[in-house]
Amino acid sequence: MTADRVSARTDPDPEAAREAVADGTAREAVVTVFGRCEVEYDGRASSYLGPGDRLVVLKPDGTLLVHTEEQRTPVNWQPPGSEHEATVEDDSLVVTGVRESPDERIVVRFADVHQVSTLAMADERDLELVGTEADLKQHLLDDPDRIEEGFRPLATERETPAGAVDIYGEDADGDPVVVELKRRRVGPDAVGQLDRYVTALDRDLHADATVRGILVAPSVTDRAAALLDEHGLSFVSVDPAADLDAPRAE
Amino acid sequence: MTADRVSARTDPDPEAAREAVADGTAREAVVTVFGRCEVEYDGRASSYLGPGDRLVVLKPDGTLLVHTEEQRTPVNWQPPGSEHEATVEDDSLVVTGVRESPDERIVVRFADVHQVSTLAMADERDLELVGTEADLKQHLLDDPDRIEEGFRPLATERETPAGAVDIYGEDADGDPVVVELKRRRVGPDAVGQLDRYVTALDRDLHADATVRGILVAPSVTDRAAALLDEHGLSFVSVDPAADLDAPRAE
DNA sequence: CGATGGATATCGCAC
DNA sequence: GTGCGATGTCCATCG
Repeated sequence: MTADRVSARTDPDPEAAREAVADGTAREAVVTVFGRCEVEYDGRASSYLGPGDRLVVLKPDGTLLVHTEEQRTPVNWQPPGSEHEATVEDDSLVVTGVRESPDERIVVRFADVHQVSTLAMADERDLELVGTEADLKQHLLDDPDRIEEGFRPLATERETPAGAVDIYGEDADGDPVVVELKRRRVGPDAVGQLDRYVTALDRDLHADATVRGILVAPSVTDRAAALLDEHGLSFVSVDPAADLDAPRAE
Repeated sequence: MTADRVSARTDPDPEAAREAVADGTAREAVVTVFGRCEVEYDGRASSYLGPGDRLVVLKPDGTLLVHTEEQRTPVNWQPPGSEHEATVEDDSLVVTGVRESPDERIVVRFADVHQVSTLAMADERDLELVGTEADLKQHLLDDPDRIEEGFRPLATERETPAGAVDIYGEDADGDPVVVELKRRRVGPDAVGQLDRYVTALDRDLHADATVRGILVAPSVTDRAAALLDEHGLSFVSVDPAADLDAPRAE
């Protein structure tokens, strides 16, 4: 039934492994190679990984992953857009991934191939993700009083010389307000971001009014709180989990 | 020879698949499951991924990856430290990954399992990576004139109320200098970082001398350059590739 | 193509 | 455990 979708070979000799990889690649399948290998990488940085057992995944979009038995992040990789090639050198399977811009190359040399599989995938479903900063923004626009009593949003992604502001609006007194949103606890970087926007907008609007800055996030670190104070910026706490559990705005 | 290291089953029924996954997990092997599945995730955010073919990887450290035929980043995942479980519900294989702190859960429900493999890995080799910011720092400490004629480094990771400074030293006039390093082209964020250090150190040393700030990187964006100017900070260009190609300092 | 900033970022280190 | 910053970050969006 699914035999044409999957092919698996255990302990292939190098030439058989090369053929399986080349076949799978040509058929736009995902190819996995499990075996003992060394990995060399050269590009934005350079690396060498000595011999060990790893799982190598080749995707038809040019992605190449080298996974060890630990970590979420691959120990070596090539991003989408690379060209894969499988050859036999010195009686060893060698898988190469090359891309340009930036110029990068990864070479995986197998001392032993324990398994090669080719997996023909059909997948057109997109991920539906909830709880991002964009979702938080929408909830706050639906109920601006959560930011501040009387706050009126006027624009999102408003452009300033320092970049785009998450939410731009006016407070109860009609003074301009810049709101920077974060979906999780923030450190000094977010304060710097907000301060850049406030400073830029202050200059843009010149002396019409003083621009206020509000950082909206679940919480802030001590250092961030000190920086907020130093720059005369405000902080408003929001619980993003509340929006996750109760997406309806009453 | 390596038959005990690899086990592969094609088109297993749900119970056989569950057993294979449970077996591999118990033996601390890496387990791959290829099949048509739905994925639900709930934790820091929430997501739903409709039916499609994906490659699921379970690592003995608790990592769980769900890969589609595209992208370097898994469409869904669980970081190391999760607990894996395989069950059969409604005649379907269900793989669950749960972790605490943060409280997160991923559920992969298979409509069809095309292949299950268990891969016993032996890997004690660490990655040797060259071309990081730490490498760049070492090269600059070996030849401080690359930063500025007469610059003398006094400390690395010097602590300030705003965080640790990459390189702290004195210029030819004996005035204090803060150096912030980046291994690639930088934007406004790095300028903010440098400015926080300079401001904090200026305050710390009070009126003894004016602290200078130097951003050392391959290049800067226009916005970053404007910010540097605005804050009276300097920029020095370095080519990290030069260090990569010629690690010997002349 | 570069610039900018988000991410379920992950990861390592210092406290 | 939290805080902080680097990452071969990756990635989408927008100009």
